[in-house]
Amino acid sequence: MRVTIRDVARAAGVSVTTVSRALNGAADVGEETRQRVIEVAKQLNYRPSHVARSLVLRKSQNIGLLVSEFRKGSHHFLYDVLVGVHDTLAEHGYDVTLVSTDTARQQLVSYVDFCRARGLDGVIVMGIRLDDPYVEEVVESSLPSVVIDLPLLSRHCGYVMTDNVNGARYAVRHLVARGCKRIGFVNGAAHAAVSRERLRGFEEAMRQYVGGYDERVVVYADFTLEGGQRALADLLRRHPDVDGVFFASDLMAIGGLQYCKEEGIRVPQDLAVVGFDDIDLARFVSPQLTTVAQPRYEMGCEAASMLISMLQKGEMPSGTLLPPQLVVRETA
Amino acid sequence: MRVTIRDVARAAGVSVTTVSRALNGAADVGEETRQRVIEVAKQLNYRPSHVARSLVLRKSQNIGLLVSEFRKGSHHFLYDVLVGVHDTLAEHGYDVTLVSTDTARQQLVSYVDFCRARGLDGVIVMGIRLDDPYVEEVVESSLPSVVIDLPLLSRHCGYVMTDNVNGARYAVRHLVARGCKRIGFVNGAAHAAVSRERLRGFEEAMRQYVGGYDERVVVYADFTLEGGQRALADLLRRHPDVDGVFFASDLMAIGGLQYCKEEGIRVPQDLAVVGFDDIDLARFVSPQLTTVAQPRYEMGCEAASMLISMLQKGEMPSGTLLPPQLVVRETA
DNA sequence: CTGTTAGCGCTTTCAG
DNA sequence: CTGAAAGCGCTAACAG
Repeated sequence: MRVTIRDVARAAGVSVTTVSRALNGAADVGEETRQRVIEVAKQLNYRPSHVARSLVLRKSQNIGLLVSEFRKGSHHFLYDVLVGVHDTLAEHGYDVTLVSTDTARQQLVSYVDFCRARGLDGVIVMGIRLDDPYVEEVVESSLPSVVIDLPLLSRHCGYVMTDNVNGARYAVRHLVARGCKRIGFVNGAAHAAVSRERLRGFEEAMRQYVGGYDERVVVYADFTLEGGQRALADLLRRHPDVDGVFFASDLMAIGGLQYCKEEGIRVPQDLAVVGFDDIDLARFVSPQLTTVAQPRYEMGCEAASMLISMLQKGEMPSGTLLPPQLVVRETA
Repeated sequence: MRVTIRDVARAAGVSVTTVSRALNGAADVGEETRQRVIEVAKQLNYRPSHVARSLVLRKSQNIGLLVSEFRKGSHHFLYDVLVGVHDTLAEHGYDVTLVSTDTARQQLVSYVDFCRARGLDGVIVMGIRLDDPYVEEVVESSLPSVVIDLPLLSRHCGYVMTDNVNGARYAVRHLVARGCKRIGFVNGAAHAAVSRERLRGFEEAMRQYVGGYDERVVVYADFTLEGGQRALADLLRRHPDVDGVFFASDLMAIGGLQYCKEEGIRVPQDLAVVGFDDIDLARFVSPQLTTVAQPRYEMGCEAASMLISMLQKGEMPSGTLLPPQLVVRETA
């Protein structure tokens, strides 16, 4: 920071207070003075120091983006959300600082302390699991936060998720409409909140559209391709009559597709497949994957908007569900 | 920030100066005093304010990650780099602030001013183009910076790239070894620095391995799938004898593959295809794409390391080339 | 309408 | 070895 507010004050022949007021649009400044100050500031290419301002105002206009599982190759879901968060926050004059839970953990500090030390005004949390010790902290802390994909609601903590229940319903309904008689479900990790909701949607839809829910056709995997592959093998071994499967993630569904290819199972003729997420890959695998799309970018935007409302208007946090959308391609 | 250095000082019965020294490992503090201070600080759960420290030290331990083209769906290259940058920086105690060129542009401020206002210690730039007006600023500014995928070198600006020349050479050599007689090249956007280098590699390799370079088999597209599709159609129309094609990006190569499928061209029998990047998709398209892999994560790490060396040891910036690697799959 | 005065929380001379 | 004092750049009472 070369040129400071004092330089401007000196050059304009006024006090620093006046410069501050003029530049920040305070009402009590003479119009001619204001113009002069603005002119001089521009001339000098003056940029107020965010750091100094943060110190005195006690807010930094800086939001933390806390990511667990922030690692190579995990972009399928994270990236678009991140862009949405960034875009919305930037639009409102906030900066975004990347924070990974690993970093905080390594330094053995609580995530709240970590954010407080940096003077972050709020946090958006993504990729965190139900059983993560940070969950409790996030909920109880008074640091304004919005969580993505985990229904945590408290005085200072809101959340944004896809409507997973309905997403799962759409999948089942579509499978039924296609004529599937016996529908299986490959769910994701049990400790993920989204898995519970997708299971609920699956169960409800089965009761409604098929007239009954049989938990034996539900099997669990870990959201990965290999997991999906194994899970499907397992499911079909135990229930060879299954003619339609709903996977709780596209990656798992693609794993399932690979299994089908190896085993000579024709998709969708022998087995109809529906995924969840609509990642890029979905359009490129063959046959193309029918799936339930999540509005990833919009989730990021929504999370950011909510946090901004909390920060600026003191609004209460809330739980927001965004609508998923069935994208019909070739596998079902 | 609730508890400040004064609280610690008071509780420990010493001055703030002493607390500061004790906590920062200064030599001239009595050992017992230091222990007491540390103990009290822990008791009070004291966290020094980064903001206050930044103000007085005139450095923020915060690095900007300047991204142009920071938008939905552009993750194929960016994400892993970003993770690499974050990991390395975090490891060395730096925070990462996301900055998109759009944001700066909207506010009509130069990128340097933008970073200075935020007190950023340095910047890592990615996704910027040769003809971007910011390029000049980056090179001339005294703000330490490292650019990814653009060879900009100056007193305060270094760069990290894949060795694109050799990457292209590997592709051509492989195509030749497979028996291709007439090799075409679908290059990326001309304003991208990487395109120039890949072209050079292509040219050199053709002269070396084939004994001649014919610029008529070089066609340009824009790195996108659709672009690659059109470019290949164009290339084959004009040169039906082409039996091997090197694409400057996987996305374009995949577009080319789609064109082949539509036209009934068998890959690799009728036409061998090699891409560049090794994005996730490469393994999933059918036939699987043979490609030149870029070490994306490592590029991010390397860029971060270079910046840290500049910042901490005052080292001169440099140009670093990272080795690409040919990944042979099914298309060539 | 404008300037003076006090800090925000921290580090750092400079004296003891 | 320790503390008092000054100040990083900015804003906000409080007086004029």
